[in-house]
Amino acid sequence: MNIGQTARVTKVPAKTIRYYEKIGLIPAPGRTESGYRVYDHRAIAQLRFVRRARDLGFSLKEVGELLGLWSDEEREAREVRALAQAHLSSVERRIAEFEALRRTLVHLIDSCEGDERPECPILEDLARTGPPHEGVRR
Amino acid sequence: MNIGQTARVTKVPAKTIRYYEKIGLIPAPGRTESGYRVYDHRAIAQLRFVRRARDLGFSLKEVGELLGLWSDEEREAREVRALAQAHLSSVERRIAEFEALRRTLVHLIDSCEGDERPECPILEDLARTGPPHEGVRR
DNA sequence: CTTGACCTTCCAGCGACTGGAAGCCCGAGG
DNA sequence: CCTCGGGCTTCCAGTCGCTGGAAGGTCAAG
Repeated sequence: MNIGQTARVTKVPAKTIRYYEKIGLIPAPGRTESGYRVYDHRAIAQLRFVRRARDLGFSLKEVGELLGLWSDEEREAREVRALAQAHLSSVERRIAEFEALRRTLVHLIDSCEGDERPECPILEDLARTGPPHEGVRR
Repeated sequence: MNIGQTARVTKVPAKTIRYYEKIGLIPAPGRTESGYRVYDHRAIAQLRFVRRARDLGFSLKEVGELLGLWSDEEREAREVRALAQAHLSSVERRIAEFEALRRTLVHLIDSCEGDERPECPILEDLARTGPPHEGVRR
């Protein structure tokens, strides 16, 4: 499997595969005479694993940890669960923040109904000096 | 008002204020003899506006557009609302994605109850070759 | 006069890619 | 055999929104 085919089957872009290799997330694969990367079943499974974990929102650092646990003979369910649990908490926090943000936006939009008014409550609200209703801090 | 005081009242870090100036989001302020930046009421109101819009999750590009509308004499409520509406849609899309992700994570964690099992369903699921349940694509 | 907090500039790096340039390689068609 | 298009290689730069740090100038209090 060269990198293009691998990219197709794993749905990880070739550029990204090379990037993962460069940062040491995945091991460097074998090469052909002419220098092409060659991926085996194990490498492909690993890339699929990475792709899926990324889809679930794990950071590359977390993916690295998961990969370690995954390939570790003595892997501990506890550790994996702890990682997933921590991730779930942060996802739930983000959902709550987005919900608050959504409410604020809906409120703003509702208060700006008339199309032709020269003053828009959204801008006025944005310009307020007081504390914001609710928002997302990144 | 020098940059430090301005940072305190607007809650935008001094570093970030300089950055906003550098990328042209806000106009360059006046300077003292010795080169210190000096911010007036208008500049402070603008920074508060930016801060609030950022809190609401608008990108710097969007904030720039909003700032333009805000300072525009002929500002149109319609445009502002359209921007907010577009932003709301993307927020709602993200909420839906996160909800799906949350369900998947909860499911994975639930299926990994026993503490001492050597095989963790989370890792097995991550390694699956089939299509992912649901996920966040960024 | 010294201290220490503040200000200035510039450069570098984060995460997670992504785009592009320059150049080699491979298989198919003429 | 030659050419052509696509795929592969490397490396560098840019994205977004900051943030940290170094090196140095300024200001007000003690």
